[in-house]
Amino acid sequence: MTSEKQSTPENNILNAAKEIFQKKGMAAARMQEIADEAGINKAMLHYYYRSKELLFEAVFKSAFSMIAPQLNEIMNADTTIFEKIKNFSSNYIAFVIKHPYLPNFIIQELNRNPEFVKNLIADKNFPNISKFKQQVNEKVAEGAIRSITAEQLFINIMSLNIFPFIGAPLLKGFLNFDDEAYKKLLDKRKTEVADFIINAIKL
Amino acid sequence: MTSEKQSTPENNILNAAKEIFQKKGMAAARMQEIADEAGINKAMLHYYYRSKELLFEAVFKSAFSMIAPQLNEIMNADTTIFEKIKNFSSNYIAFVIKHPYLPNFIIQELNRNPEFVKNLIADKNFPNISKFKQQVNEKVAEGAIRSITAEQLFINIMSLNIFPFIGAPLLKGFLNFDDEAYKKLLDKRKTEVADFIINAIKL
DNA sequence: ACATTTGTCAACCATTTGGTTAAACTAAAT
DNA sequence: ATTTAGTTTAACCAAATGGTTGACAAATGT
Repeated sequence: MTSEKQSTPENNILNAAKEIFQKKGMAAARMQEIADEAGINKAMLHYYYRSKELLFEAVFKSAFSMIAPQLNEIMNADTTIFEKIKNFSSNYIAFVIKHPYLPNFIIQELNRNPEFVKNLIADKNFPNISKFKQQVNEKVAEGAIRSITAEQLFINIMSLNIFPFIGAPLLKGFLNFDDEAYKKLLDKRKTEVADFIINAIKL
Repeated sequence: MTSEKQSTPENNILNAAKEIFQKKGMAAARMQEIADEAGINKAMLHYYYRSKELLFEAVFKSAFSMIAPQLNEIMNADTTIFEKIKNFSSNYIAFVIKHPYLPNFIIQELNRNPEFVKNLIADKNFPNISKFKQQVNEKVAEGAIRSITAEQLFINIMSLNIFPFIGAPLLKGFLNFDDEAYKKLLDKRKTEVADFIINAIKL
């Protein structure tokens, strides 16, 4: 309710810019297109955000800040590894179904400019997986789960959750699925991914 | 030996274009930069490949044809599911370590233009996973592996193998790994990924 | 009421970019 | 030696693009 984003010009522009940048990427996005989307003059963009580069940075940081805290919260919660895997998978997939361009946008632009990640790490909310790492190491030492490094497990969790969205066009082609069928398949993954991972490490 | 690519002007241009397009993407790539990379005049690009669009298509198809047959061959081989998973994981990871920009390039451009995948499907060598599907369904029916649809398993295999490359900048950041450490981790995945998947479905 | 700041716009500008052209060079064929 | 076909280049062009300007309106403060 009160947490609704206000409709200031800055916000209006930012939302329009998100739309265009996330759909097309930095290089292919046009300032005129963003202005049209926002329903304002092109000069306004420069009035509020000096340059395309700065507008892009604002969009990128805003996008990243939508994902990072979620990851952080779940990974540092006071829950078991299995619960973390379940929570992350269902939350993340539900979230991305609503924001389908987000993961590809972030991955794509980080590949374009890998040093940009340093910029993000400085941020307070940058995800920290030390608690998760510690938990995994403990459970492995106890013999409660199969031997695996926390890093490999973490990569597996991220891969299984994120790639089906980023690789959607390719996977749809391979599987010969239309949009509708693929969407159903993704929805099932909210629980299937966690089951798969847990089966892989459970003894 | 005799299979070495000839050094025709077309080939020279194509290699230069691959380099630039794969690093920067269609929109950010500049014809002048490709010409410089190829050590020729910009007009030559248009002489041999009429337009940027056509040059890009040539690069894309060439890139895709480097990956597709591999997938096809392994998935339709006369081997067990477990062997297919092992072969694909080790082969694919070894291959992509040598061509790090390839998967991201393909994924990115297919997201930019999803209809393009139809173009690829028409090709004879487009991957066909029907044999793999049939094998999985049989094994599940026999009770030899855990219940899972072939499609979900296929997506899991692809995700675990491809995403660590595409998401490298992000994952390096999350894990706080430098290039060297991350490379070692990827190398270990040549076997670890298959083990993980097999553990997940084995009964 | 007046002045000052802030917001908005159409027109404009400099540069970049994909693409073209016409002339020059090369090497084999006649 | 001359023709012919293919190859290469510098110079050029029109369109697109990020960004600026100066005039004007709408708030805002005094």
